[in-house]
Amino acid sequence: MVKETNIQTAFQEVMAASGNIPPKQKQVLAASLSLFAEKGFASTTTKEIAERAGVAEGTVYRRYRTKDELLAGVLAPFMTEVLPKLVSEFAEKVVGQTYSSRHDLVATVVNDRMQFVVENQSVLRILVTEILVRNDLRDQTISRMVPLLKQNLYPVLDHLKAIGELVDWPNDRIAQFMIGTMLTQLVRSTLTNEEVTSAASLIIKFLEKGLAPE
Amino acid sequence: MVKETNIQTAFQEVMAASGNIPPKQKQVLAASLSLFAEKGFASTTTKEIAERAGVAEGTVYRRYRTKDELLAGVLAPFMTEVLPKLVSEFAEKVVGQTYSSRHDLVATVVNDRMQFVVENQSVLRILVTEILVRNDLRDQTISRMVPLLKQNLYPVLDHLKAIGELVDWPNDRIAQFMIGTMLTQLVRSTLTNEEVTSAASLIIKFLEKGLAPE
DNA sequence: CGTTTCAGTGAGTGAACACTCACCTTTTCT
DNA sequence: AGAAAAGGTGAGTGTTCACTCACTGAAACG
Repeated sequence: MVKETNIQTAFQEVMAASGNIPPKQKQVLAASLSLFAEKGFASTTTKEIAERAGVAEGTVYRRYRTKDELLAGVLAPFMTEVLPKLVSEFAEKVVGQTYSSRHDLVATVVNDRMQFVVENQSVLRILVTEILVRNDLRDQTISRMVPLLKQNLYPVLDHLKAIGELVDWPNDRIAQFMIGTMLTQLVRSTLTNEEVTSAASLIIKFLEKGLAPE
Repeated sequence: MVKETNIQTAFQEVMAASGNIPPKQKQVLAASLSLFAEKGFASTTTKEIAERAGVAEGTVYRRYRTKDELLAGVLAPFMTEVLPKLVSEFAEKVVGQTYSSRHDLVATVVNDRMQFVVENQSVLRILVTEILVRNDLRDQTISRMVPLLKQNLYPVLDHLKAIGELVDWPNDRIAQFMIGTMLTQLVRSTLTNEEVTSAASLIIKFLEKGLAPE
């Protein structure tokens, strides 16, 4: 199994990059992350965050001066570190291979990136929930994601199309079907507490058939 | 185009069934619906609801005694009227036909039920957002949906499997792929303001290929 | 017409919230 | 060691929130 870029390691990297972050501040970020994921941003109080982090309420406000900044602080490492690596690591992995068949593409995406989805469930849940409700966050996420996909995923898709391994649909649709099918599994396992990985093989088959040339 | 069961007509039916509901109460429900969809339940205030409905704040509390009851009042017609009809109408439509090919199944589901998704976007958005955050609503929705699917959709799937028109996977997976692919389109059009219907034909092709027998 | 019933009103209320600040403790620097 | 800086504290503050209630106006009934 490959070393994965997840939110925990990303937090540490970001923390290291921006000087030493004291342990209580990390506890605040971790507590915010878990509470936002459980109850949503709006219905989490700063008092609850302080309690779960085991600090005083004033400590919550030392680094981030508002609750909104705290949300940004929770999402920032994910947006700046995790998301770009998510896409670029994948591209390297697929492009670097000598093969390049549709099956390899799909299997790599599903096995590898679903692992990522599982490891980052909490942040993804916050992101999805807040995107539905906050226009600024929605636009910001889109403007980060789209170029990443265009640079990293689309060339791979074009290559596979050229050698007749992939159906000739617009790249954004193909990406939509792949991402959507995986996110569906995230939603399902959130609802039913099912193991995500148990569904991987069927998801691979489904995508492989659905994206075969006509 | 078939007569669709959407949230507006459902509201009216529910209102008619439970006696005459005064116009200002309808305005309160409508204002709540739109505000919850826009900003989420937790960050909508009762003052805002009153303003958009053009009533005094006290009026908001005449029929529903708490804000939570108001949310339930908004979702109830959808859960009790719209959702059951969504599934059963579809089953009648497919089962009632003489054909029964995979293409007909998929085309019917996508064209017909996506129309439903579009018409009920607001409620669906509230439902999705709140399900991620409220365990009670999540369990309630699941316990309503699962039997509906089992009774209406699964027999159709079994039939198609028997005549070799559908891949032999568990019914819940097939349902997951169908529903998931359509909801993905809802999410996408929410993010990009794209017309939902413009994607229908590709979605049909994708599902038809992905769900073909191996 | 008097009485009852009900929808609607909006100023008011206690609780809970995000946020502050004067003070204390620990670490860092010389 | 002493001073300065930074981290941490929790009672306190002003505001906003969900919710209430005494009241008004209008319709329904005999």
